[in-house]
Amino acid sequence: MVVLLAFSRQVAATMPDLALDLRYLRFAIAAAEHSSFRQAAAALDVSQSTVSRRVQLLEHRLGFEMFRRDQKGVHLTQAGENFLKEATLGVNQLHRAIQLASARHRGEHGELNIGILVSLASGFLHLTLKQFRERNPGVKVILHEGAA
Amino acid sequence: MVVLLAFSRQVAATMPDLALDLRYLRFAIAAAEHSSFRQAAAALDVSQSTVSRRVQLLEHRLGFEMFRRDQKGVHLTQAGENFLKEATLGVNQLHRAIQLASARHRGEHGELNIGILVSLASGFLHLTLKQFRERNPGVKVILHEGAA
DNA sequence: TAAAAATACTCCATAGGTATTTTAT
DNA sequence: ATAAAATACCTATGGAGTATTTTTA
Repeated sequence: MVVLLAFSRQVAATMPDLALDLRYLRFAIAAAEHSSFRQAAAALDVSQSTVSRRVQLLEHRLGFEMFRRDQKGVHLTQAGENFLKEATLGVNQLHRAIQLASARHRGEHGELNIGILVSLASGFLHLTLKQFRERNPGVKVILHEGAA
Repeated sequence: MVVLLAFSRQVAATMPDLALDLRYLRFAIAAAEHSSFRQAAAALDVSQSTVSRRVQLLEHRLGFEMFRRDQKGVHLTQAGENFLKEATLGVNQLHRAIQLASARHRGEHGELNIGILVSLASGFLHLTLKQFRERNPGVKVILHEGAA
């Protein structure tokens, strides 16, 4: 068994084109936030049909209904909420990886974010991890600190 | 600031088609593991040119070189290694979200995995999180336990 | 009947394979 | 000369937009 501990920040604006490939998840997340395909589409600056079809495709591939539709808009099913919560972690982690890599390459800050993460890891959490490892020798712990 | 703690397991075989959209990252990961585009391509059952072009595209979008090429194959640059380590976390998290959602829907196990996660969360880590929240009131902690 | 989602149709961009070329030793 | 990556070319699949239809309260 592997336990991953990942520290993440809410990431902001400019994202490389690479991120576009995660659109279907972004669409679903936006739809959940807006409780509406139309409003999500407007917010994302795509057409309503695009959001509708992408979410349908996602549902089809996952094998269950993520949203309930009615004339007022949409809302998440329980299964949809469960899934989106987890998927969002992955999406955010990926975006952060991209953002950090770009920032590092440009030689820009990055130190600011990383500094915060490192201070967390080397403070309280560092101790708990040490203890955790000692008390759980059968568990491999991978701490991802966001700094080299 | 938001701190996310995610528990994850190494996921196995059957992945829905959805996962294909993360191919470029899988290609890069495989290339790093095999130190070769050719071998990675063989392992992934795609052509060599596909891996080569996808990695090039990824590098172009990220704005830096992930791999050094030579006549023996490829190897990660430091920047590439930094990025892939983080990106892999995100990819695994996403795959796990998909796998869990599918498993739950099919009513299959899922309880086994989840049971392990919950026992971790309600045991030692539960205490550390409680303490962490108390000592870091300005930090919002989202614990994702993998169970409803 | 009104507001929202779903669908039909079309166009274009991108992905992938095969075959070939380039590169470095 | 050899082993690997890069490229050129072609085809096919999938994505997005506009316009229209369906649904249900």
